[in-house]
Amino acid sequence: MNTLAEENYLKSIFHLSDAEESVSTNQLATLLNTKASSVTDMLKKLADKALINYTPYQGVRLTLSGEKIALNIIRKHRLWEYFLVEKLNFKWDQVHEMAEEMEHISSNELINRLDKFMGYPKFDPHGDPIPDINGQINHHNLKLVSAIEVNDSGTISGVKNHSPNFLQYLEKQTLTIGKIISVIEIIPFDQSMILQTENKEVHISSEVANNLLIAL
Amino acid sequence: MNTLAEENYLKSIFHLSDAEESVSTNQLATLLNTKASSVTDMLKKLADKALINYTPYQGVRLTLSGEKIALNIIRKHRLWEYFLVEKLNFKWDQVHEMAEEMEHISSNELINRLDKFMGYPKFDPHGDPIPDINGQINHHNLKLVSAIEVNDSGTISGVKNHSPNFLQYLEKQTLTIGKIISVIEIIPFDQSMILQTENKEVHISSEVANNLLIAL
DNA sequence: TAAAAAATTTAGATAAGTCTAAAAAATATA
DNA sequence: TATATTTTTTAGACTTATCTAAATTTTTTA
Repeated sequence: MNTLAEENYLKSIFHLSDAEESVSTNQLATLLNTKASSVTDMLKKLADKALINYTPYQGVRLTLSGEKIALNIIRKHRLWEYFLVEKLNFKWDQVHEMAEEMEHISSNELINRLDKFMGYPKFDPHGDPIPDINGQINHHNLKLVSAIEVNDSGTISGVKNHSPNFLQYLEKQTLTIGKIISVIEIIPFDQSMILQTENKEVHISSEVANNLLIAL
Repeated sequence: MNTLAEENYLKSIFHLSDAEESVSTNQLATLLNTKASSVTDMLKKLADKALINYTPYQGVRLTLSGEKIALNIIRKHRLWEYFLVEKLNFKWDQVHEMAEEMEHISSNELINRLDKFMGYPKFDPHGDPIPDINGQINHHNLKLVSAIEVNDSGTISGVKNHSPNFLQYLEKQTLTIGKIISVIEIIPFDQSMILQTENKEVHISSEVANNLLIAL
């Protein structure tokens, strides 16, 4: 088994990974709130365990087994978030920190039974897909609200920013997962947008539009 | 907040404490599967934090604040065990190790909501009382089966030994929590007992009788 | 393309929690 | 009650994960 610190590094590398680029030491240091030198130390350790491919000065990528572990941690995180919101009635802005602890509970049998208990949910309370028991992720095709046009409409299906502040703001504007919105007007000056949602109009800044995901 | 190691020491001190005697270094070392010297180090640390009263060579007792923390950890442990058995359908011999991890999830709001979600259970799957939000424990008055007489009867309400082996044995003999039994015969030679349970007779050794608790 | 800036790694240190071996204190025993 | 035994503590070391400061490599820029 891996230590808590190792698990957190693997998860962070996964989140920072994209198709082309490898993940840099500094990116990890920033995300993990630690120093670059600490990251270097841990990268050597993870490379020794064959969980990452690491070339000094060239950044890292997860190996297949590293990715499998990362996906399992993310699966646990998102299932626990779903549990906290759907069963214990927490709000979507309250669950992240708790799930950060719960994702490290080791038993897979436990998480699979929890999954079954909740009816195999596909998305967590923020709209993020929950990897299944094999690490498969149900990617749905979402667009940033900032990238759609006047008169387009769709269903709010995710957020890019997970900060409690942002989530609380969305809640107040009733811009929550599942709500149907359409774009009434885009203000050219600042790219802010006026949206129709339920029976009212909401005016959102371009920063908000840039962090809100919609399914057309 | 306290570290995981500190929490485990507090919990162990609580479990080893009784009214008169203070808890010795060696008792703790045995229970925690560690060395006496490690225990001494930790006792100094806990004493510095005013969680225990510690006099070198004289053993330890929990202070009020140490006891409060220990009771909260035990509350979490037993509520999670209840959850695992009642909601996720684990058997009573499977849940201890998982709960050992889950008891360290820090949020009290979480555990209080879990308590409510499950309807404020009073006892865990092994019959142990669950401390309430204020650390109050509902002690019920149980007797060891080894301490009762022929023709006495009562309800199985707890176990002194929590090992999976013992729990699985009890399960196989249908000697589980809530079952009504009565003593048919006590064999003088080895103090083994013949019990009536449901519609069959079960012959148990004195070791078993010594670890099974009954409410008369 | 050489110098400057930025990113990364190395070296050496620290804190938490553990260990072994030796010393000291408490308890048991003859 | 002196000695042997057991228990506990102390001293010094190790591991994990972190840090600061210095050195090295890569990237940018003039």
